[in-house]
Amino acid sequence: MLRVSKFTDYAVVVLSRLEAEGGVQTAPGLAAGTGIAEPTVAKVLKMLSQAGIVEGLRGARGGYRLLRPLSSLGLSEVIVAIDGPIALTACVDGGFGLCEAEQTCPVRGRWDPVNSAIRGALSAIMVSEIASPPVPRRAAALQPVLVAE
Amino acid sequence: MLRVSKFTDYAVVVLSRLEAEGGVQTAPGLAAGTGIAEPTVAKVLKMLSQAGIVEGLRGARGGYRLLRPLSSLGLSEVIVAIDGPIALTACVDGGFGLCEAEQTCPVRGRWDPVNSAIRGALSAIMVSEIASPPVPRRAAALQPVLVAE
DNA sequence: GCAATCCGGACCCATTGGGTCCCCTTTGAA
DNA sequence: TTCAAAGGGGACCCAATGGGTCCGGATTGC
Repeated sequence: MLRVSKFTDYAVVVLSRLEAEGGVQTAPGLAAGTGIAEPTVAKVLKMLSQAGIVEGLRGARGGYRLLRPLSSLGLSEVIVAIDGPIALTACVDGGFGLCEAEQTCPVRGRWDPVNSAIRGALSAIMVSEIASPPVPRRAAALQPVLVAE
Repeated sequence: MLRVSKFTDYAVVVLSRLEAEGGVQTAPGLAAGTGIAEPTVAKVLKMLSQAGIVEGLRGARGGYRLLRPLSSLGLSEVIVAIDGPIALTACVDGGFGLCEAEQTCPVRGRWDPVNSAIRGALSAIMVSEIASPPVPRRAAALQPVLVAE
């Protein structure tokens, strides 16, 4: 279905909120502000901090802080941070030995141009283009995620 | 993970085989030729025929026939035929009432540019660019499917 | 009339995404 | 010095659904 995990969507919502509020925000605070369950928000923030998109500040008065403005943050970076590498097929970028039918598989490695195309399309889109506009409101649970035509 | 279902991959393999052989091919024949389980091949062909990509001929001496050369068949058509509409998020293209938090969801409908971008990228790629090159060999079972960076 | 073949649906199972909970570590403030 | 607030990391469970199989019915050439 060419779907993106809900977490990616959550990440955009959380990042949007983070930028709208500015400064350091706590996970519970962001959860309350977005309507997303707190443990889920914490999970998303953890992944984003590991990817270097936000910074986690520990201890009392801690929280999370944006490291880059959303206008310079490519959507593909968020997707990679949350969902892992963008790869439409398993046999991608030299995945030798993974396909048990290497010899006979006629499409082996041929999805690369597709992956490149999608990568390019996603890299060109900044998170700020998707995140909530000037008027930051409260967010809530979202549904699944796909790419449709 | 931004993955595409295995069926889409199978479809490309089957279509490739169909064009390589030319004329009318039976589902069992294509299954044998590709190494994919016969019921699975039948399922894929059924979906492709519903989408108008191939034509099913019933009765004895029946089989499936390509309606268009792969060089003019966009990859997005195959994906739509197999996996359904390309939509990264549930709240897409006016999915009113689906999101229980319409009022408060800050990213509602904002994934549209992303969907458009991906649609465009996929439409520009023809199946013939992915399908096996001049040298058609036997195909076999494939693994999952993703889009990576 | 028989056999080959597509058509359509129902059905089942394994994978995994989505979500929750718990405990440890860190650190500012009283 | 102590305590509480907050992040860090992992284990765990449940449900959705993709992947695959099987069956009976309809159609058509021999």
